[in-house]
Amino acid sequence: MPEVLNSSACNKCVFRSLLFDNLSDDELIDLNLNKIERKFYKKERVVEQGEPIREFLYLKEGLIKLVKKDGMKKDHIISIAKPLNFIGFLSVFSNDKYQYSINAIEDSVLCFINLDVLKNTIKNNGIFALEVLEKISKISDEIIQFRMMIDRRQLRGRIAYILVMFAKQVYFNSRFELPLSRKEIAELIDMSTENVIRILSEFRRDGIIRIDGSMIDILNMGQLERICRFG
Amino acid sequence: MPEVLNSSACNKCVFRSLLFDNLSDDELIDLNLNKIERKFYKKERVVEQGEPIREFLYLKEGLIKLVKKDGMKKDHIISIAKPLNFIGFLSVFSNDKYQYSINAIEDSVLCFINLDVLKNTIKNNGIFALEVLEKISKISDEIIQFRMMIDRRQLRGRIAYILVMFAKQVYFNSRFELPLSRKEIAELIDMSTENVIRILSEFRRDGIIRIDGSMIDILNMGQLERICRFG
DNA sequence: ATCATATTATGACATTTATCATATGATTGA
DNA sequence: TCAATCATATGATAAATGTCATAATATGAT
Repeated sequence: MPEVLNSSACNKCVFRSLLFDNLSDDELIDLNLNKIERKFYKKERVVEQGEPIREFLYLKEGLIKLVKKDGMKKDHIISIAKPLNFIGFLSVFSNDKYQYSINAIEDSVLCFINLDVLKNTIKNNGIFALEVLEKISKISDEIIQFRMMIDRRQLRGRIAYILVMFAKQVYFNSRFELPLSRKEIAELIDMSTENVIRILSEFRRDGIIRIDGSMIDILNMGQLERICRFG
Repeated sequence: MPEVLNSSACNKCVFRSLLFDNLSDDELIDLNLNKIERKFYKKERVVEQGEPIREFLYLKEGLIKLVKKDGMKKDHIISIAKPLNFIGFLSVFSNDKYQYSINAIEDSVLCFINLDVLKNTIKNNGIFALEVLEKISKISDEIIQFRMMIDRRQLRGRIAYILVMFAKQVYFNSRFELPLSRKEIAELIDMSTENVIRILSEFRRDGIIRIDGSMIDILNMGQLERICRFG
C-alpha cells in the first residue's frame, strides 16, 4: 500500500524552482492544500491504465515507468522517468483516463496535485501556463524522439543506444547499475528478452562492456557509440 | 515557391471555433495582423529540419507529413496530419529549431501565426492557454499511441493497421485513395518499401483488398481487422 | 531453511524481414 | 518524343529476429 507522507510545504520544495517559481504565495498555498505526497516501493503500482485522472503527479524521488498494456501480447514501456522529468503531464490535459499504467521501478516519492486546482492556476497565471506548455512540449518531444531513435535501429544498435543513454544522460558515468531488468529493457525497445540477454552477452564477449548482475561497466565507449551509430 | 494568399480575416475563419473561440475580438485582430497564409503544392517543402521556429503553423487544407531526417539511412515519417490536427504544436514551445521537416503530401494551405504574438495571447488568456494545452496533449498522445500500435505489430499487422485507420478514421469509407506512396508508408511504419508492396499484393491475392494504383478497396474488413489484432 | 517462481543465460531452429536483382508501367524533363 | 527517373511489382537469397527448450542462479514467500 502506498504510504502517505507528511506533506512538506510547497514553498520550500526543492522542485519549486523547476515549475512553480512564477507562482504567487497565495497560488502556492492553494496547491499546497490540494496535494498529497505518497511513497511507493519498488514494483508497486502507482496508477493503473484506465483509471480516471484526478491529479497531476510528479516524481520527487526514485524511478518510474509508463507501461502501455496490450490486450494479449506483452506490455510495452513507453518511457521511464526520473525526477525533474515531468512525465505526469502526458495525457492529463486531453484525456480523463490514464492511457497507460505507472509503476515504481525503484522506491519512489510522488506528489499528487489536484488537477482542477492546477488547471485553475494555469487559467489565472499566463506565465505559469507557458511554463507548463514548455514542459509538456519537451517531454512529448523527448518521448517521440526516443521512439524514432529506437525504431530506426536494429537490435544491437538499440542496446548500444540505451547503454550510452544511461551512461551519458542518466548516470553520468560509464559504470552504473541498470535500473531495468532484461525483460523491461525488451519491453522498452521492442525486442525479445532473450535477444536483450544475448546481445549483452555478445558485447561482454567482445570486451565492450563488463556485466556483473545489473552492474554495467562500459569498457569501450567508442566502439559502443559506433555500434549505436551504424547498427 | 510557396504562394502567399490574401489572408482571410481570422474572425471569419472556419477554424476559429476549433481553437480561437475564446479569444476576444481584439486578440483575434492581433493574431490576424501577425499571420500569413501560404499555399504549398504537392511535395513542396514547408519547413526544413533545423530551421528556427518563428511561427506556429496549422493546416487549413490538404495533407502534410512530418519527416525526421536521419544522417545516413532513410528518412522516417513521424506523423501525417490533416486539417484540424494541430501538428504545428509539436516542439514549438520547447525548441527554437524544428526537430523535423514538414512536406506537403497534397496541395495544402497553411496558416503561419507569429509565435511571439501567440505566446503573448496565451499569457494573457488563461482559457485559451488551457485549450492550447489540451491540443498539444492530444496530438502528442496520438503520435505516441500510434507509434506503440505500430511498434508492437509485425509487418502484416502494420499494413492492416494503417489500412483500417485510413478507412475508419480518415476517409470514413472502405474505399479510398491512399495518400501515401508505398515508400512513404514504409517510412511511416518502419519497414522496407518492397515489403509494403509485397504485403499489399498478398492482401490482394487473398481477396482482402482490391488495388488500383493508389485506390484501395477493402473487401473483407473483418479479416483485415483480425490481421490487425493478431498480426 | 526450503520450495516456488522469476531472472539470466545459451543453443537450436523456425520465422520474419531486408536486401539484391530484375522487370514493367508511369511520370518527368529536356 | 525520347530518354531518364521513379514507383510498383515479384522472386531469390541472406540476414535478422523470435520462439522453444533447457539450465543455472537469484529472489521471494512461507
